[in-house]
Amino acid sequence: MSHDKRTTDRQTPEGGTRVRDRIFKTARELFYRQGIRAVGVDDITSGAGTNKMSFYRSFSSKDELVAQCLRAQEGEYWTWWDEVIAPHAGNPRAQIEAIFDASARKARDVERCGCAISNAAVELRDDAHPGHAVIHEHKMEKRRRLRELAAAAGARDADALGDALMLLLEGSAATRLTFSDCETAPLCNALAGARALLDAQLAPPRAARRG
Amino acid sequence: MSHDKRTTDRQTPEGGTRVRDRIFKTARELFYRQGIRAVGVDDITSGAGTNKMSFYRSFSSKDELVAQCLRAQEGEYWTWWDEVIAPHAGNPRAQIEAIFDASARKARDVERCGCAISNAAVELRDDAHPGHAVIHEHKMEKRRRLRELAAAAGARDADALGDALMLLLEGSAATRLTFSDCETAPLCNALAGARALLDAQLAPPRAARRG
DNA sequence: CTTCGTTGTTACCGATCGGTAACTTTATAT
DNA sequence: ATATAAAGTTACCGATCGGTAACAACGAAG
Repeated sequence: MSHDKRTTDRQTPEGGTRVRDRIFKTARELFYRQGIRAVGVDDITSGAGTNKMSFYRSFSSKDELVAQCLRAQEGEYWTWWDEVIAPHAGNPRAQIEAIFDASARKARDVERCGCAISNAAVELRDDAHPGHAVIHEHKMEKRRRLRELAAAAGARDADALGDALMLLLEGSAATRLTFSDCETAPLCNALAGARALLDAQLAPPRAARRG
Repeated sequence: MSHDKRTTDRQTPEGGTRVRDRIFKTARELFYRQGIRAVGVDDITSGAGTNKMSFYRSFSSKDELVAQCLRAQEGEYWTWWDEVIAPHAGNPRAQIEAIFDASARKARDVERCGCAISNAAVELRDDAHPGHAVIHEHKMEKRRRLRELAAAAGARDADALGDALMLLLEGSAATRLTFSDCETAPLCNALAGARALLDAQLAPPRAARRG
């Protein structure tokens, strides 16, 4: 029995020279830089050096491509997350600070456009969109992880701390679109804010540690 | 010159139940709920109970309407802001907390979709869009006001505190789209986070005064 | 060579998009 | 009554959208 053409478990001898992968990579780039609704399939295929028919041989619809892009984004994000916190295993506070530090460093890249998934949440308001579930699940997981780290760090109110940290991170991504000069952007103070929140929740109640 | 005119309907060139105002109001609602790019001028005009021609008699283009909606949104936002902080004049810390409190209360409304201007920043990536300047100016002003309040409150690092507060607020708006149940959303902990940040920056370095 | 799967090419579809022309209707002001 | 301005109506434009049909060219594997 033959396998489904659309799901390409087929292996190419030398990585991503396949049309599908070129389309996928181009789509993720264009969606991220210009927005999902601003990019048509013709833009994607011409950007990938192919044509529309080859697009629909690999993807059943644009919406499905968008959903797959979001899934890929989520996977890469958690990979990045795990790599960032790995060096500080056993030290939850250091892990949290590492996330903020790496996040700020990542935002330093030119033409950074915030969080692809948060941006998608703005553009894809219809619950029926196949990407909607990915967005929801990703943000829930991000919240869960931050609360978990806050608890592991010994926060007095782990849920509140985790949520506040999440707001700082999400706010950093959201403001990145408007404050293009990341050297002076508000997100430069996200790490300091996170440290202050950590201090407040981890220090003994009557002494304030500053750092 | 003035006869008995039935009090209202159509007289003032500015304001009233004119078609232009109905279109404007409908457009702001639809843009906010469904997104700017997701709403066409036909959706707006039919929602306003009129037709496309009347639209283009009042607005030169959809982009221009969008820009005017954003300008109106900005104006109303600062009006709201000033009203919220007015009762706490002379107490910058209370003013900041009032902003967070009122913001969370506002987000409690059903079908709230975050910040219209932040959402527009995601959808309108082209710098040439007439709404782009409004977005940029609004976020700059928001940052300036928060830093100003932080300074007035006596923060050790007013810019850092103002920025961190801004990230909390922007994060609250951004996450509002995904966490639809606002009773358990992360933004419920924004005020607590803001208070912790205020404590850290306003309290004497060796004592903690808030719980 | 002959399959067979992959890709390129061209042309096309219906729907929707933002935007306009021309005319009719309606209400008001004088 | 009549002039005038606002608004409704219908039809249309070119462009673009997501998506499809049919066929030709290509490369690898049997």
